[in-house]
Amino acid sequence: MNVMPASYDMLFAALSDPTRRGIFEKLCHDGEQTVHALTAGAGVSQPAVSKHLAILKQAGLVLDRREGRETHYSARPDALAPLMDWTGRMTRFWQKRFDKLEDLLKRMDQ
Amino acid sequence: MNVMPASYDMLFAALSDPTRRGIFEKLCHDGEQTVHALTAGAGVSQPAVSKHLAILKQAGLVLDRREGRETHYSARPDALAPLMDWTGRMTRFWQKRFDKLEDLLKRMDQ
DNA sequence: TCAATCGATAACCATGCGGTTATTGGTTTG
DNA sequence: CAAACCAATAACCGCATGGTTATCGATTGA
Repeated sequence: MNVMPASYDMLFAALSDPTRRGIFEKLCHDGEQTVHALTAGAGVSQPAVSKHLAILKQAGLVLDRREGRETHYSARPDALAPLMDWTGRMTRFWQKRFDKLEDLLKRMDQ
Repeated sequence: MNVMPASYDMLFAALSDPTRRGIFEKLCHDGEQTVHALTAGAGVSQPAVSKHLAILKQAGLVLDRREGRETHYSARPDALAPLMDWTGRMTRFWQKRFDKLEDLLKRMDQ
């Protein structure tokens, strides 16, 4: 399957679960890993990890690569770009309104 | 109540719902508003909006100010800072590993 | 070939979540 | 004071979610 663009909903939701975020962090930090390796550090069962990985994949946050009987997963941190964009946009909106207010106060002061 | 620091879980979870994100976006864009005004654009009932606002407040994303019989809510976009930090950290981790790989390949090339 | 391993899926369960309507506590206003 | 209004809470409902164990298909190794 192709790399998915993923919606804000899916991105935020995928990262809102601590177990899932832990898996993604591990992948970012230590690079590609098998489901087995990820299960070791996850604190939940292997099927649970598989389900989490499926969700991360749907959100575009990880890639999978089949190799024999094992599946290797890797992080795709550029999938976080929309999240940074959105965050920046919100902050800018707010900043803009703040600037306007400052202007107004300055004009009133004169 | 004091301004809450809020965990990653709460931040991501609060923003994973489209209705809630819509409310927060409106507050960032248009500034302080009453529950009534927010309800108008939200597409859900007033109690639903109140519940969403409570969740945003718990995540530290909004502030409320009581004035007579109406409550005014406003965005607190600096609450997004941890989110940006986390995102940046993940990207840096990944970049670091990538750089190491590049180094290795360069050394092997000589 | 047979046993073991890997990872995904199925089936199930408890809990949480987003929505609703009804109600309540305060606050204005007529 | 009574009526209207605002926002929060209560009580409920359906469904999604995160977890489990059991199983299955595929692959590897003895």
